Amino acid sequence: MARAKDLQSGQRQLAELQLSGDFVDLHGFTLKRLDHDIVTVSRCLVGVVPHERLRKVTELHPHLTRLYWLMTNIDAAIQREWTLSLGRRTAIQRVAQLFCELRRRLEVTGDVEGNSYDFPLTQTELGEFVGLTPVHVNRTLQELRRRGLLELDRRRVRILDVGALESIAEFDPAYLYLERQPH
Amino acid sequence: MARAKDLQSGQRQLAELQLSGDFVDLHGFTLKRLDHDIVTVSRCLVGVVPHERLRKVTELHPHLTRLYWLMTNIDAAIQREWTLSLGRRTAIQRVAQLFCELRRRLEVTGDVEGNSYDFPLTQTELGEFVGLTPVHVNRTLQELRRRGLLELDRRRVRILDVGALESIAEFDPAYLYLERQPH
DNA sequence: CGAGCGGTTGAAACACCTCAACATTAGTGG
DNA sequence: CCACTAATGTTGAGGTGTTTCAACCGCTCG
Repeated sequence: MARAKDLQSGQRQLAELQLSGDFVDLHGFTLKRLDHDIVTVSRCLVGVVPHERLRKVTELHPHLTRLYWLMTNIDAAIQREWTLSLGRRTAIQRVAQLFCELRRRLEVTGDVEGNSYDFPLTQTELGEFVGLTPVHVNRTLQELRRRGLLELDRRRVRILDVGALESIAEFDPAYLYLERQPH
Repeated sequence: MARAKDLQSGQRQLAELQLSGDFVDLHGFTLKRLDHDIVTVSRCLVGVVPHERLRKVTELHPHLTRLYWLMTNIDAAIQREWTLSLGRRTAIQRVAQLFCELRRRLEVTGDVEGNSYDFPLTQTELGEFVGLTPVHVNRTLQELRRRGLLELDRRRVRILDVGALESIAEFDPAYLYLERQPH
């Protein structure tokens, strides 16, 4: 799933892909009303937690509360890295960054097999994420293929050269806080 | 103050200006280590709260904990709006958006006088924020002046036509959650 | 009074966009 | 299983917004 915001002009920006296992709408608990949409970009199975139960958690389990709070703050950190990407990285760096990030995050749940994982977005959706037109996404992917860095076909990516890909993205996984993920 | 992230290539992206009264580093409490820098862009007076005291708050005051949690989530919402800006808005829309946002946020603390407020950033810093070069920031500001929308001189802005400025930015203050700010 | 920083300007380059056509794949009904 | 259709991916040519580089101006501060 992904967070989405629209401009009146019809343009859409996707932000922060949510992977299986993620607690998607913890934000809504404190905010009550959401400032953005949550959209699916693949088939999803969703669990629902009533806010009342979360409120009880905050009353009874301070430690768990801090953990949930941490999770929303990690979400914010991921979002912040995307601010950097959109503000400063070139097209090819942004796409590279995305695939590097996903590899690390999917690894945690065992959804990566030999640097290959499912990637259900169309090129148009990928463009809405990295702030590019579908046409330019297409050309950027071709360039990554041409350089022998990755393959993307039938909704599945394979990263052929992780080191090189992370290098062109200037990828630094610190912002993912994987070392303190509840695992 | 502002949050800042660097690329190895030396490029810097500023994210989310922090105004007087904001609790700047609530993120650090749960994250322990920060993924970004906090920089000053004006003279600042900073209060320090030991994490241990915050931990006690979470043990003893669930309501206050939820309020602090809410504050970090509003930070995240503001950040998300900037993701939209950087991904989809043009140069002139981004700059307009920033000045509209600041007007609303500064209003809360009474720091706006007749649509005029202090704006301590240089054009270069403004560029690091909106993802533009100093040169283009300069030209964009000239365009806003030419259209009679705002004046910016000696570290002070005056918005001459709030409606028009909000309109070109496609500004929607919903993401600021002003109606539930602790005030 | 000089030095340095911030702001301004012009010209040329470049990354990405737009538009429009075509190719390929996936999905649907007969 | 095939035929048809719609969605997705690919390509080319030309346009545009923003960047780059380099120069110059005007404050402010020491």
